[in-house]
Amino acid sequence: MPKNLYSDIYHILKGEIDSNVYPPKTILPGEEDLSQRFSVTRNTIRRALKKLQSDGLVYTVKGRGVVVLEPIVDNRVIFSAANHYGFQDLMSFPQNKFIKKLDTKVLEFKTIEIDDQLSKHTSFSIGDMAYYIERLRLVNGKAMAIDTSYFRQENMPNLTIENAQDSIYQYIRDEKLFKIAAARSVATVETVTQKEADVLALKEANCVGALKKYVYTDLGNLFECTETKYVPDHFSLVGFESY
Amino acid sequence: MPKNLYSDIYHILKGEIDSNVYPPKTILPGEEDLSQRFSVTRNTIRRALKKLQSDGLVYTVKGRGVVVLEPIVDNRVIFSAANHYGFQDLMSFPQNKFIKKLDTKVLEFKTIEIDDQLSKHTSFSIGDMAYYIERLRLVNGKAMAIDTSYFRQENMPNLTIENAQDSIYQYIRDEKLFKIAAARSVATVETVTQKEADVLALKEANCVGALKKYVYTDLGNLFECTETKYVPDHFSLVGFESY
DNA sequence: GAGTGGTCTAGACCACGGT
DNA sequence: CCGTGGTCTAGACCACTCC
Repeated sequence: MPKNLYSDIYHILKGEIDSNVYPPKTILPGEEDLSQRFSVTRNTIRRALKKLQSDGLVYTVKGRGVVVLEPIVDNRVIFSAANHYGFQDLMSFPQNKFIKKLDTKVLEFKTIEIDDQLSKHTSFSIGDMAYYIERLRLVNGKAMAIDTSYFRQENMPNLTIENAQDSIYQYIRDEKLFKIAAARSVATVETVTQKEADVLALKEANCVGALKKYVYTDLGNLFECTETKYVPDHFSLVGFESY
Repeated sequence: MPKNLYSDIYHILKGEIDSNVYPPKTILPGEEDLSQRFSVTRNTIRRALKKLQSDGLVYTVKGRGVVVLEPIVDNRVIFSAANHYGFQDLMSFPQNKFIKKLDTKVLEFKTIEIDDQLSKHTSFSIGDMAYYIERLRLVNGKAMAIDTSYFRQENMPNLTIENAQDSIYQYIRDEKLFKIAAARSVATVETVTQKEADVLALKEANCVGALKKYVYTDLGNLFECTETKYVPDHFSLVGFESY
């Protein structure tokens, strides 16, 4: 499905880096050269390079060129701050091939009214009606995370427990309710409650990784606030920054 | 220090969003309008908007416009995956105003040779010589993190314990050894060793947030591998993604 | 159909690194 | 000095949303 020049070029260059046409520490051909090779403007080449850079595959040094980085290896479940629509989508990451089975167990499903305290937690407005959903996430049959979610009811009036059991994001897409436009997240390490320790079968460990995610519709409405608590030692969150 | 048109415009628009000229959920003026207002091309406006978007202040919906997002509040020490040169720079974040004092205590400082096992951990080559440094980080007088670092000796032949005590990044800048070009990081939650629990005075908690950071020079060399372990409940890592 | 952002071209000048 | 990437302009066409 080639559609954009710059993303085609991005994929070609990425393939060439992966297959060692341009090994780590070498410098890519200059932007002018690449322009000629692909018969596009320097601007289009620059967009492709920008994308490679935001992937953490290369970075540029003014006056010298674009340098290829050595790859990093990590053997845990990879997720990044906000780049998946839902838990189900973890499996689609190529690094996460070892995930064979993802299950969800709905622990709680009810509608509630947002009060003062919940408003602080969720950033919803006081008086809003919301679904409150607790879900246990199982990877290859083992409890790996608990989600505590609030979904604003206004945006999805007829959500059922069956939808929560399957995939809420799938439901939103199927029903064409709205589009998801952006997500913000805050990751922390927190000490756990007894209930969480029991459900996640933590044994000695008494902390979890907490990822609080705020998701926005394409109208600028916050419609979801979910806090996911992950068991220790099995998840990693990757990042890249160039200066 | 206005230098780039697009970043000037970025700062102006950011200020206007902060001061509620454009409140949350409203739509910014179109790119064409902004072009005229600032007397620049649409391209330049687009770069400024892109920067606002990567800050998580705003996101765009094709065919509709640029939507202003509601702000998120969080009351912990904020750091983001790789966007600070060193621990010392945490203080310069506006959100971290409550940090009054940052201290470093060097626990260990020696040179070692990278063997097979260390090569796996650091991604350095076997046989490389490296500095091994352990540092305890104190925020407002309280132990908050331990750094375990490896620096490739080749890149900085004359590092002293005094440099480690102050700021290694400052030393690199002062001596003009090389430029730092990029960093990659992996964040996880890990169970701690007894030693770590003692040094960080963890009390009941037995886990930490671990951030493993790989830093590259402008020649494409990996020169630093640092693993920082943070005490629970006091740090948060923020992210933003738009779809 | 009018207006929005998304992509792309063909030029230009500048700041920086290496020679 | 020359070559690199960084910024910017002035135009063009397309896909999408909204009315």
